[in-house]
Amino acid sequence: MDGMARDPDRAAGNDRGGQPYRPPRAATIYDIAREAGVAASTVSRALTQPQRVNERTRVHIERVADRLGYRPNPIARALPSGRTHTVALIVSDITNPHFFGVIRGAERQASTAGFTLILCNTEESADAEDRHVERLARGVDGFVLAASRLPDRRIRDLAAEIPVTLVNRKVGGVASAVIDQREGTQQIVEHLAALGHTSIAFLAGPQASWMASQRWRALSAAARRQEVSAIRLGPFAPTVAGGEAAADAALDTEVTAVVAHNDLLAIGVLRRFAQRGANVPGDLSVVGYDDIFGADFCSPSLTTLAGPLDEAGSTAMEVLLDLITARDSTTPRRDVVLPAHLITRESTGPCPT
Amino acid sequence: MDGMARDPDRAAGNDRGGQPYRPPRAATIYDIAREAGVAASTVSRALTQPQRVNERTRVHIERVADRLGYRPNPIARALPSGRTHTVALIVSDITNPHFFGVIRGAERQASTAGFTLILCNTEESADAEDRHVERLARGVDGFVLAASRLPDRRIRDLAAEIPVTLVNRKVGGVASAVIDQREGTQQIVEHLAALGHTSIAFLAGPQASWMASQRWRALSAAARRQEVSAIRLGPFAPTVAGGEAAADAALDTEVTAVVAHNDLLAIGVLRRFAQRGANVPGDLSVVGYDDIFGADFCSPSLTTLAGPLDEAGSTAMEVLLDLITARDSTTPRRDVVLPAHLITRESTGPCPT
DNA sequence: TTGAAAGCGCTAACAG
DNA sequence: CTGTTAGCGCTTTCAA
Repeated sequence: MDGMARDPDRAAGNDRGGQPYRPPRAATIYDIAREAGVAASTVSRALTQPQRVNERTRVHIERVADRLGYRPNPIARALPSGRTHTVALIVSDITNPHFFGVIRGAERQASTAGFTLILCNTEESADAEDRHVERLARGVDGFVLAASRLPDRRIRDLAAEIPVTLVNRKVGGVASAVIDQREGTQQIVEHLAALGHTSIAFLAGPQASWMASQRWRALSAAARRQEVSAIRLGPFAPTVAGGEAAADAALDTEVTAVVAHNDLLAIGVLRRFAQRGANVPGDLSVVGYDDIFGADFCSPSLTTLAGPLDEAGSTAMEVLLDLITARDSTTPRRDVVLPAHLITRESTGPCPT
Repeated sequence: MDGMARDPDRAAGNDRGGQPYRPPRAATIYDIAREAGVAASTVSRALTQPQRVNERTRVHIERVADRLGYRPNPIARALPSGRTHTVALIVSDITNPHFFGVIRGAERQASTAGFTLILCNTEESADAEDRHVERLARGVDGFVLAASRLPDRRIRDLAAEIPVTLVNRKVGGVASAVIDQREGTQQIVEHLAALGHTSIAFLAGPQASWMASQRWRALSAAARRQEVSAIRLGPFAPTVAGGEAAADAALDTEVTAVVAHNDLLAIGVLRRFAQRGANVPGDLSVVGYDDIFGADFCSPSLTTLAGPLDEAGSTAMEVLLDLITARDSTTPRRDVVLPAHLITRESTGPCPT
């Protein structure tokens, strides 16, 4: 009847070290069983598979559970079943408004399904990402990796042992929800070309960012089609602060329009241009990606490629939960592609003559 | 040798339902023990209290563990110890940039201490908050409640059974990190008074928000001292969208300055004023709270009371971890108050004559 | 429909 | 320094 946890209060984590109020150790199904005069297994059943238990005993047990203030212990529940009802969302930078939509969408979906969300920040470091994944691997039912910086191989290996879905990243064989960049970037270039621009610069994001390379690829392809010249500058930190260097680099060239890796960078560029007396859109046009919070009220307001970030987050989570739930059946892998659309605001205008 | 989990692969959650690659079931300390020719308890010790084991066996065990790709199961680890090394951060609205700093600060602190962070969104609902707390109570080592909407009593009860710290909320007997509103709000009023304003309106936030009432209280007290009149309008939703109603309400009065519950609301007000042709700061001055992302680049840029949100988050987490770690010893409760400071920008100007 | 019993993976007394 | 053993709280066979 004992072993290591001699003091039940201590075991239950109720030690208040001197506090007056000491609640009794949390009730377990055994307490309920004793109190209700049934076996623990019956309590367990009554609480998790009500239909497999006599109506009257069920009611009785529920009443006792209530009276005792019973709360199931998710840890104990997870051990035998191997199911934690917990999923982790890994983002490269919580600070980046880009992820807010993703986080919100994922959180809502998880919460609706009764799953708990663990949020991890990797600060743009593949190493930190790896450590987080490693540490959580056995404590969660699956991962949503948003804009992962992990190498393809690592992601594939991980996906082989635990459900994984990707947001805005594609790796062969792993389910994903990505916002289409090709079509949208094409719209950006067409918009710029229609305004008369013939020479644009892409202000690149982090080297390890899949998105960054997608965007550049799409941009240069579209530029070729539209017969405008496109150069690539960077990489730059995808932050407002990073905009300074990016703007300076752009001003050293002859381009009349810049397309920034994301809105954060674009906003930083806007600010730096203002500082250096470059008029937007008079002298230069600026385009961003994501339509983050603030893109509509910065000055000038930002032309940007808006993607359904919320939906990307919730879709990725939905697919993940499918994977988790229908693990044994052969669920077909799902690759969801969501459309982006250009929002034109004040930061783009006719090419100066 | 069996029971419920007949198929080891299934138990380990490795069932790939038709996928070619089927990794062996995850290694346990028993696998290591067998392989290394020692007892499981020795493996456990070698891995968690290296100094309590012979150097050579330790090395040997580590090598075997490595070879087997062993990863400790945090769930199994948590069950006997009652410690999950997991803490929950509950915020009322993930979408609100106000919390970004808090989230980031808390995340960093937790992560540094080797704790996992669970993030929950309550969508401004005390009910949802209650449910989250209820569900997590036995699965985490403690809670950080940011801008909690829970009634005092509930918070106190919770704190009596599990470590809790509060961000920007104070409840007798519960540790907290709050950003001082009194002194800062005084600065706002002085600033406005110095500009000649004599009649200001406070655009209130949610009824249940402790912050909202603190700010109003501080504001009306400061106004009295400065001999300016202050009225309270609202409550309004603390969002950009909420700014519309707030702005309209303000325009129905004779005030020449408005102080909004937070920057989100202030930005919404700015936008609405622009729509309705009210010039800021020519006709009206606008002040916000928090200095959120965007407050410096909206147009006009926003005068606002900046608080160290990051620090509030990290401090609350730090205190929580102290509470968790030093549970048994009588750690004195800590109430940390952090200073705010006014950042004056373009949205405030002289009172129109 | 219910009870008895085993076991999830790990930790920590306790004895040697 | 190491092995034996019990037990964390719950779920799930299996038998009654």
